[in-house]
Amino acid sequence: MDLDILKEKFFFMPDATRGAVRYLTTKQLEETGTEAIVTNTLHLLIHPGPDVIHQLGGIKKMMNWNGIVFTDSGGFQLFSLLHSKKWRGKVHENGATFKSPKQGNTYELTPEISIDTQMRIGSDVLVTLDDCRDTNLSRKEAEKSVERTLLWAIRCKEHFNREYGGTKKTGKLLTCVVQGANFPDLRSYCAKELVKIGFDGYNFGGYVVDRDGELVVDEMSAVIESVPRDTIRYAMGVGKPEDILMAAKIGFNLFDTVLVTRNARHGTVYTSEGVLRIKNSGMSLDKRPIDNSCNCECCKNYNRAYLHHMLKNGEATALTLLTIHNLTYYQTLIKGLTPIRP
RNA sequence: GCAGAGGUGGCGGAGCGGUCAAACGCAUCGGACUGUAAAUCCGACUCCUUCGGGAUACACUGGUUCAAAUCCAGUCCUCUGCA
Repeated sequence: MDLDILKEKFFFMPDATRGAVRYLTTKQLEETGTEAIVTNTLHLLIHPGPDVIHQLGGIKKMMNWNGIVFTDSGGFQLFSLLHSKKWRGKVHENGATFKSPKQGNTYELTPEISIDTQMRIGSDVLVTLDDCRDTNLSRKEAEKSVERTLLWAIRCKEHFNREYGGTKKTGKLLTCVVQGANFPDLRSYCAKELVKIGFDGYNFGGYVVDRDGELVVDEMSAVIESVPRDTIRYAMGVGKPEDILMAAKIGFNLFDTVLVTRNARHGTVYTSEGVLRIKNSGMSLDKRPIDNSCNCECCKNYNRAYLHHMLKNGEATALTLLTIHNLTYYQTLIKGLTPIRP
């Protein structure tokens, strides 16, 4: 598999957190023009677990997916689930210890375990475990998060090389995450230190929008200015269509966000004329397709009124069709971007 | 016909003298969602408002009381037993 295209082209990766893009079959996923997906290390570590995935031949075989698979390291989940106290556990110098809320068993996620898990999942592109924190972080806390992220990145890389023989032997790529909260100089410092260690890609981590929902352009620019151009530059969690356009302009080439699929499920769809809310009463007799200029299965066969009716009445088919549409919209948007690199 | 139970906002259903424009569901109408605990969550939902309030409201009509969705009487309806 030629993974180097990930350093050249623009990609939008839908999130298949637990090894499935919600409400889509793999065939439907392919038909949206999707070439790469992101799965999640922490979710898959707990269910079904790395050993089961390994015994089943890896996530690609399980999904019957021939495209590219990214594995997110689990750093973001440690932040969003543990810091917010939704799960019980804590982050420490060595990684994190936490309990799964369902069975209550204790899990460890260290940089090494994250890499091992990603390997067992059968990922193409791995991500180093990072210490993701809140956006409005004090300078001191942000510095700590950067130091820890750097330390973990080194451990991940060493483990990947020592245990598996690195990219040379596995053919897999290893990317890292740049932290530094709201401080562009810290972002820049973190990126430069990571470049010294050397990775195939530099991912923008943390929160990508501020409290007003505005893309953190300065921080993103600081990172791009500090990393080589012939690498993966993945803006994690970006974003709204306009945010992707902006991030691409800044220099990022890889994107993912849950907005595409979640908004579809919640009835917010993207069109060439702006956002449309399918649940709104105005849709009840609207015989037009969601987007006239879209060729997806949803737009070719069904009108807004029918989708409105299904969504209002809990028919899961609507969730599938709207997800197909939104994802197709994103993939079309991405394919329309022109490479800015010389 | 006799006996019993009851009539509350679009619907179901709390409340049983003041803190009730009325809990809680559902429906309806908006909005949010950015490395997914999310087919979720938040708000509005009698009318008017210069957002401080104001005016009508708990089948209907009277009455008791400083005060009634809540107590009393009558009227009209509904349901359940027995004939």
